[in-house]
Amino acid sequence: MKYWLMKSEPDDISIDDLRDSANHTMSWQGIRNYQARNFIRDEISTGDSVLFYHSSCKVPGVVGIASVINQPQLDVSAFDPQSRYFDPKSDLNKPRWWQVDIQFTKKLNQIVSLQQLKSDPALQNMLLVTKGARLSVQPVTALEFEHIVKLSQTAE
DNA sequence: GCCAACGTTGGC
DNA sequence: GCCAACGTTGGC
Repeated sequence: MKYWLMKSEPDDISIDDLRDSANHTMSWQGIRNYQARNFIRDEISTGDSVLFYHSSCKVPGVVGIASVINQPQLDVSAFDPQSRYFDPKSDLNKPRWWQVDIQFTKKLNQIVSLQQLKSDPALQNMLLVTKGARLSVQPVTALEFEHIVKLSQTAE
């Protein structure tokens, strides 16, 4: 099993939106970055665990946990002219964008803020805290994953 | 293949 | 809203 961090703008899709959606499940569509796409297409698989991260908001940070519940499949939103994720250059015969479904597992008791992540010696190798890392889907190690969960259980 | 111009991300 | 840091596009 692998571990991932996925970013989402809470104004767009928050951890509560995931929890409240049908079957607590959403198709993670709209990944339009090749590096992130490669992770989705080539490395993510059923049963992987996901740290759900809120970005572009008042307090950015990890807010919950989700799990991957299927194998990668075509991101159909790329073929839908009505979709905000429509990509006129995507080709059904040579699909460019991929998605997985993720299911809500739980919310963390408290957010583990970006500030906390940055200042924690155990997390200095996280892609998230390295300068200029804008990947919306990124791998985390099992140790980092567990450490962040532990942080969320520790009172400030 | 280079690289300037443009677009996006995302913290602050 | 600003802007630094990336990513993408497209002319050459």
